[in-house]
Amino acid sequence: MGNESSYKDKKVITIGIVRELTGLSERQIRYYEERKLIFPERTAGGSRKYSFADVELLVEIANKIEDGVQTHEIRKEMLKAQKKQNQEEIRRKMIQGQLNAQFGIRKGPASH
Amino acid sequence: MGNESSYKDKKVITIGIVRELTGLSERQIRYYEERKLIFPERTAGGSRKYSFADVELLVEIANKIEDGVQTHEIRKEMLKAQKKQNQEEIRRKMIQGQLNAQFGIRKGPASH
DNA sequence: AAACCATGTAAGAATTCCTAACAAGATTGT
DNA sequence: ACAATCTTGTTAGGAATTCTTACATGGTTT
Repeated sequence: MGNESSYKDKKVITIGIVRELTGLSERQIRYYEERKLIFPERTAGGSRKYSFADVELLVEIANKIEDGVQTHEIRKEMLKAQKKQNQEEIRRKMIQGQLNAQFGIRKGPASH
Repeated sequence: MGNESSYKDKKVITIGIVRELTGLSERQIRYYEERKLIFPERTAGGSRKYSFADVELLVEIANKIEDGVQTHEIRKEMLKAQKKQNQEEIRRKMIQGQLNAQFGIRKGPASH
C-alpha cells in the first residue's frame, strides 16, 4: 500500500548517461552532489547510480543556477519543500488514525 | 497522442546494473542478444544500454529457458506476438481512417 | 581585499564493459 | 550411437567509463 514500484525512483543510471540526458558535465553533476542537492546510490565498486527523478531534479537545479541562484539557496528551497511534504504526510496519517479508531482496528481481511 | 514518454522504454541501463536487477550473468544477457531476443542500444563508446522493459523481458526469457524452452522457440513466440500486435495496430488505424472519412478530414484544431 | 562560488581540466588508479576464443555438460537431430 | 547444436562459464587483453584529488580561474559575496 502506498507503493508504486515505479521506475522513476529506481537508481539505475550511470553518470555518463545522466550527462547525455541532461546535457550537464560530469563535473557539474558531482558538484551538485557535493552541495547536497542530489543523492545517488553506489554500485559495489563505487560508481554512482541515479534515477529518472534525479535526472529531472538535476535539470531543475541547472535551470535555477542559470538564473543566478546559488546552490546554497537551492538547498534551502528543497529542504523547505521537503518539510511541507512531511507535514502533509503526517496530517494524512493522523486522519487515517482517527478513522481507524472510529471504525475498527481490524488489520487483516480474515477474522476467524 | 499515442505517446507515453515513459521511463519504461528509455534505454539507459548498463549491463552491470541489468545483471544486478535480473540476477542473470552478463554472459547470458549478451547471449540472448546474440539470439535476437533483445536489442539494447549503444553508447558512443559501444557500451550496451537497456530499458526497464528490456529488464522485464530478460526475466521472462530466463524463466522460459529454465522451463527448457530454447531461444529458438522463444524467438518464434515473440515474433508471433509481435505480428498479432501489428495486426491490431493496423486494424485500429483502418477504423480510425473510416471515421475520419465519415465525419471530417480536418487535421488541425483551427479552420480559419 | 579576502573568501567563496561554480566549473574546467589534468593525472592516475579503479571499475566496468567489450570482443573473441575455448571448454564442457546437456539436449537435439539424424 | 554420433554428430551437431545449445547454453553457460571462463579467460585474456584491450577499450571505455568512472573515481578522487588537486590546481586554475573568472565571477560574486562579504
